Amino acid sequence: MTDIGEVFIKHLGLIGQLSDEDKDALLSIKGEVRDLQRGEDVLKVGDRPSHAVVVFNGLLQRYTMSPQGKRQIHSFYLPTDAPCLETLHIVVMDNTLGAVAPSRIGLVPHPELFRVMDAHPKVLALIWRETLIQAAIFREWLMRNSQKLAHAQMAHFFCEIMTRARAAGLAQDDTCDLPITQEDLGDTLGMSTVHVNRTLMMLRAAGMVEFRGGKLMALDWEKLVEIAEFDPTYLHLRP
Amino acid sequence: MTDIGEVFIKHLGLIGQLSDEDKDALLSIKGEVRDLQRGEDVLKVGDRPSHAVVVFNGLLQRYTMSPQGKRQIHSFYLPTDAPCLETLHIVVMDNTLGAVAPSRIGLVPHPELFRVMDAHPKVLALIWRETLIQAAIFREWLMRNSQKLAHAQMAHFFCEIMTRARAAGLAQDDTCDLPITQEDLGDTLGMSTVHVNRTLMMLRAAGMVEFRGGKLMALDWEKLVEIAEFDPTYLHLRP
DNA sequence: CGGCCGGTTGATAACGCTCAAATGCGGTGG
DNA sequence: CCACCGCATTTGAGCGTTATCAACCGGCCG
Repeated sequence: MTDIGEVFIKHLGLIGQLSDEDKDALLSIKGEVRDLQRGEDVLKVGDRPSHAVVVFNGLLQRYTMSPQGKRQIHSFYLPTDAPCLETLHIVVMDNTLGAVAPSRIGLVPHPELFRVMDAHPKVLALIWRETLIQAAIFREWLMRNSQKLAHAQMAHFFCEIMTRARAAGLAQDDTCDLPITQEDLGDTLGMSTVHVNRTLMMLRAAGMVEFRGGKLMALDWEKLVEIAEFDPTYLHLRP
Repeated sequence: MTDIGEVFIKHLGLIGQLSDEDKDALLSIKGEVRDLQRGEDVLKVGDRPSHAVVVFNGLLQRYTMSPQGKRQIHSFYLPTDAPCLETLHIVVMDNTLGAVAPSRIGLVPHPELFRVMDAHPKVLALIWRETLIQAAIFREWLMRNSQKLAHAQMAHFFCEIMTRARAAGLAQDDTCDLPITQEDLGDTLGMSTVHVNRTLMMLRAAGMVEFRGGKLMALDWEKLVEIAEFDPTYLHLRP
C-alpha cells in the first residue's frame, strides 16, 4: 500500500471521524514515494521542509544529537503514522527525521495538504489534533524518562508501541515488529546500552516480554501494564 | 493589564507577524478574569475544557501525578503565555493546569477563538504554531531530563526561563521572577529535593547563577549557556 | 511564642554508567 | 563449505551520580 491518501484516512480515522467528502479529498493528495535505508535521514536539523511525510512500512525515528554526539530519540513512527506534520507551521527543523530500519515513505507537499485543509475544516481539525497528540506523547515520554526506574520505563515504552501497533492493525496476537537495536532503545530511554541489556534480561526472566530480532512479544500483558503503570489515555485513540 | 486580546497580540507577536486586522480581531475577544491561589488548579485530568487560558501575572504549571503521588511538571507558563490552546482540539485533559504562585489569568471561551481563527487564517496559523512550539519545548525537556547531569539540567532550565522572560519583556538586566520552590524544581527536572539543593549550591558557588526567594539571577550568562549547552532555536522566537 | 514551610546538611545505599572484553550471529568471499 | 568480518548482544568489575532517610535550621505568619 503506497497511496498517501489511504494512509491519511487510516491514520486520522484512529483519532477522529471523517466524512466521505473528507476521505475523497484526502485520496486526491499526490506525493512522491521514496525508499530509505537503515540510518538514512529525510529531514535534518536546519532544513526548511516543503513536505510532510507518511510511513508506508519500516520504522522512522525523530531524534536530536548533542554536541558530544549523544543521540536522544524523541519518537518512533510506525507504518501509517504521519511524522512532521508540524512542518506545516514550523519553518526550521530543530530535529532530524530518519529511518531506523529500511523503510518506504511518502513525501507529501505542503500545498497539497493546505489545499485539502482549506476546503475541509474537519481535516484541518484532525491534522491539528494529530500534532497535539504527538505533543501529549512527548509529555508522557518526559514523565517516563524523568521518574521511572529502568524496568518500568522499558515496560512503558513496550506498552506504548504495542498499543499503537494494535490500533494500526500491525500486531498479531501479542506480537508486533519493532526493528530497533538495544542501542536505539537506550537512546530512547536515556540509558546505557549495557543497562538496557540487563533490564531487558530481567523483563525476559520475569516472563513479561520478549524482545529479540526486531520482534516484540508481550508474554504477560497485564503484568507489563502494571509495572509500567501504563494508561493509554494520552494516546487519545478513538475507543 | 488584564485584556485578553492584548496578551494574545503580545504573545503571538513573539513567534510571528500579525496584520492590523488580525490585531483588531484579537482585541475583540471577550473572556473572564480569575485569580488563583498558590496550588490552585484550573483544568484537571479528565476535564473537558471549554476555555483556553492566558496568564496575566503569576506563574502556572502543567503537571501530572503518578499513582504514587509523584508529580512531573511538564511546563511553566509565564505572564503573557497562553497555556492549553491544545484544548481547542483535544477533548479530554490528560494533565492538570494549576498555579504555582498566586496568579491572575484569563479564561478564553473556545468559540471566541474559533470565531477569530475562522475569519483570520493568519491567527489560526500562529495559534497552531504556538501549540507546535510547545511540543518542541517538550522535546527539549525530554532530552534535558534524559541525558544531562543534574547541574547541566538545571542550568538549561534556567537558561530557558531567562530567555523566555527576556523575550516577553519580563526580565531586568540578568534577573527575572521565578516564584517556585526547590521542590517544584525537583519535580521539573526529575530529581530529589536534596539533590536540587546541592546542585543549586554548586552553581551558586561557581558564581554562575543565583536562585533565591523566587528570583532568578544569571551572574555569568555565558558560562551558564556553556555548561547547559543551551541553544534557544527550539523556542522558535522571532529574531 | 509556636508552628509550619522551605531550605540545608550528613550518612548510607541504590541505581545506572563506564570501560573492557567476550560471545553469538548473519553475511560475504575464498 | 568454511573462514572471516562486522555488528549486536552479553557479561564482569569498579565507580559515580543521585536517591533516601533523618535531622536541623531559619524565617514568616498567626
